[in-house]
Amino acid sequence: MSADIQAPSSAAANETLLVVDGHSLAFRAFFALPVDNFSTSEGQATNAVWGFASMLAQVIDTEKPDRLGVAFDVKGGTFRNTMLPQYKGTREAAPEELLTQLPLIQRMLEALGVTYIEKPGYEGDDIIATLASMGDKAGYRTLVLSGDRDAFQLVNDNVTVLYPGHHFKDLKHMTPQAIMEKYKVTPAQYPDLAALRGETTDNIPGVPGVGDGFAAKWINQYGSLDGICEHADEIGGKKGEALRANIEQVKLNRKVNALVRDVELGVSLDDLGFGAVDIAQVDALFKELEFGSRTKTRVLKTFNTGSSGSSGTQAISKTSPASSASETESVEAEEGVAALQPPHVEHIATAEQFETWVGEHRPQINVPREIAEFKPGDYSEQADRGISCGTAVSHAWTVHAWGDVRPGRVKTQALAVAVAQSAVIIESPVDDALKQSLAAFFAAEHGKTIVYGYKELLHALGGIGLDLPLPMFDAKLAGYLIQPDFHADDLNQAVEHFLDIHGEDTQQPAQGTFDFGDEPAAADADEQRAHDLAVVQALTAHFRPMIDEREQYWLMKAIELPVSRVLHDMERTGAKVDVSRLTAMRDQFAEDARFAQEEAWRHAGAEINLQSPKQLQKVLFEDMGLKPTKRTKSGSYTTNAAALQSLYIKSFDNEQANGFLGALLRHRETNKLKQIVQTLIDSINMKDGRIHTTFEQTVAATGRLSSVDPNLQNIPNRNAAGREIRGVFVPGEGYEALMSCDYSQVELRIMADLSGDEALIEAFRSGADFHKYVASMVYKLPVDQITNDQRTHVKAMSYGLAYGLSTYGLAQQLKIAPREAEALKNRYFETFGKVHDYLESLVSSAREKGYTETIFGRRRYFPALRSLNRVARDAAERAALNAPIQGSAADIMKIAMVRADQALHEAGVRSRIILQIHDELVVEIAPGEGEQVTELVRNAMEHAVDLAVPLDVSCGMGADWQLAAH
DNA sequence: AACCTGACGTA
DNA sequence: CGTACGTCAGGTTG
Repeated sequence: MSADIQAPSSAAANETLLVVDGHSLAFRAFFALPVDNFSTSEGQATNAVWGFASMLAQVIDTEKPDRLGVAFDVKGGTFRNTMLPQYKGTREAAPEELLTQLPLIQRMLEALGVTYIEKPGYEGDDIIATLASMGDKAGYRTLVLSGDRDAFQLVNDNVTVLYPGHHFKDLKHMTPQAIMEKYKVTPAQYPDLAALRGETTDNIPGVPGVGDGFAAKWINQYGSLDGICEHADEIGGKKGEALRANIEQVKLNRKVNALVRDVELGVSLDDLGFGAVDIAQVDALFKELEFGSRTKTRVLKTFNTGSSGSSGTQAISKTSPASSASETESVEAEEGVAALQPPHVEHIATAEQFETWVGEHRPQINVPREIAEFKPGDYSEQADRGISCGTAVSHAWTVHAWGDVRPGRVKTQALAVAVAQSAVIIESPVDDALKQSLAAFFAAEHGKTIVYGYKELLHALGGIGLDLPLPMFDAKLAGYLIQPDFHADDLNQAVEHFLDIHGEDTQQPAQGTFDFGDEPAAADADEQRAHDLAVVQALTAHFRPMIDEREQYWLMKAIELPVSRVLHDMERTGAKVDVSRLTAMRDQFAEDARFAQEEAWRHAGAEINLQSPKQLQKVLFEDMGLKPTKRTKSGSYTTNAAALQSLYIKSFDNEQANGFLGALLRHRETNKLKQIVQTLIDSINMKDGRIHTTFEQTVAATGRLSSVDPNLQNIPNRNAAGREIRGVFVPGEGYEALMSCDYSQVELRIMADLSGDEALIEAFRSGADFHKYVASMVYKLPVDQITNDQRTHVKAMSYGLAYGLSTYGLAQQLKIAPREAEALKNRYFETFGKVHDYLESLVSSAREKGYTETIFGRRRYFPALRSLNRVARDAAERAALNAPIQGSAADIMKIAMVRADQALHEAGVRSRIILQIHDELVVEIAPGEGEQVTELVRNAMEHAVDLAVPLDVSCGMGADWQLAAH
């Protein structure tokens, strides 16, 4: 190795230079912290500013740099965009709420005496590269803080990239060794690897199917990207093919990801000292941002000491500055969050011990009566939807349980009750006296408990014969209301995501399963349980102000919690199936499928796997030479039913292909049905011959339920053969029929109500054939002159509205010309002008506020509405159009379920709800209750909510689900 | 073994 | 180039 000819320009031995990617850090901060907790009274978001300060302070405290520079991108394209127009298309889709914070971050840096640099035409990355090279040459130990992997090319013995992991705290020090270890290439080779792999976050495609592994393999084989290009022909297999097909893209990627290291910045490293804080400016800015004094003290502690380094100061702790929630408890709520404080736990086994503990720990402050004794049931406009549980949560009992909570196979392991810093754990089995004591306690303390997952808890408690009346707060439901498109699989994930606390190896078995095999040592188990309890408390403290601020407590207390209870009952009850009919169907479908398969094989001349799209593509488009129609998103030719159908029609002169396609289509259908039936058979509970699905209450982003294990919400219903499967769902022992009630056109009725469109409202009030009536209005013809086609077209248009259907899509569905579809749409909106305005307003208000809202205040956030990527933005617009409509329908059905369940209980009947399929309820009918129950359920559904139009419910009853259709 | 994709069932 | 889901089977990845 030759000596460096250029002598260091300044004596920088042992000094550290920290170069920060400002945008990357701001992004990170923005997405790490809930914007709702960090905004000023005027609505200016401050989460990114606060997070930026916190994170930067944290790095300064650990790394103690002597020089510091922050680089930013400048608005407007760079030379890279000219080469690659989609460059950073996804990344620049910064939400407005973040963009408005960038100037604030820069003002803060100025106030703190930190130099930041931006340069038109260049990216922050190039500035970083330049600064890093300068530091390297001058002999600094140079650190680059960036979440952009392109920075890895800068790494050498003097330059280390600090790359944030899942949690910002665990910054990875990317040294040459670390890069080598992770990617198996040198830092200098890294851009070659990145070019091959692509960068999804920057919207840069690489070679499909090639990841880090293969890219590294080739680089090591041929030395570099140039080497690979020269020998591209020698690389075999699918990946070789893919490489050759995309080689131009890769070369372009490589040009774009090369960082410029000699940007004329007009600053020298000597300008990058820091520590000259302008106190007055910091005061003014922090006051404006409504940051608390604690934040200011911590920030100043780090930055005031400046280049001299701070002696072991802590990073700013996670405290919310000026939470936008009411001031009564801003600190209290967050206190428990910074570090979990697991309660002290003791094991008890007798009623006496439990009662003693309760007596000693009964909270001093009582829960407001109207909350503790809240009873759902009033869903009228007059109901007080502004209720809140306030700070009462901190005085409530936490109830939690562990074990297998899958309906039909519940195995309860233990339960616990905690309050403040004390908890008791009770292992299963529970002694009778203690059980009674617990039952009395739960009954007496109804409405004063907090839980994580009421439905699951009911299963666990039910496993030992206990019940828990409606809790005050459910942290799992709260998390869902706060962020419905995030789904945590277990407590740990919830805590990591919402509280940004990463547990130190506090791994617990996945919820819902319970491993009898290797039970953890008792002490570990207790520690884990105490931790879980602390997590439930901390999440509750975290969510409660947010729920109150959004006025969503009523949603939780009056809708979600009662629905949890109904769902629990439905899951526990399950749906009875006729096993012999099921197996007979399976055998019949299997035979049909096998027959179709053999015929297909005969025509193909080979025993290919008909269930493999890949093999089908080869046979159809290569061997038989058929003309492919559409492509899949990954670029291969689709073999879906629509494509096969059109190929089938077009291939009448080709006997082989036609025969094959016909057989293939039949095989597809029958095999699918066989598979559905088999899945049902596999999920029958041996003990009661019933199927116990699990209804997921916190999965669907719009507020709908979903059904898993098995999914009973997608049992075929559209064609006769499939519909037969519904016939296997029958009443169980002691029941005589199944009844099904469903809403007609709920979503359209919601649109009529919310838009206030008189014409559409009139169409519903008329009580006539709705679609025909609408068609007569659209075409300005008497109802009796409307043709079937016209009705079908208008019906498709009506339904398409709520999905954001394009005229192109409409045309395709109706097999009409796009021009005709366009004309239909125009006529439709001429007739229903307010519907048009309403749909437009949905999207524009979502763009403004960042979220949509259902009738009952359920929110969904849509950051992608501000995306610069048209595809992403258009998709978000359609989703934002649909969310409040689908979501309001879901709210209405949930209310209907609670009302129906209540009505059935109050009437003292044995009939019970067993299934919900979005707009349909299935009820198992006890002998002689048919008529009465039908009216109860119909009434509950029809009057779930008062709209400007009536809610129409149609009901049917029969000896099985199919026969209950109407 | 864990993940992804294509296909397809429902509202 | 229509929203929201869950499941299976095949195929690839580590």
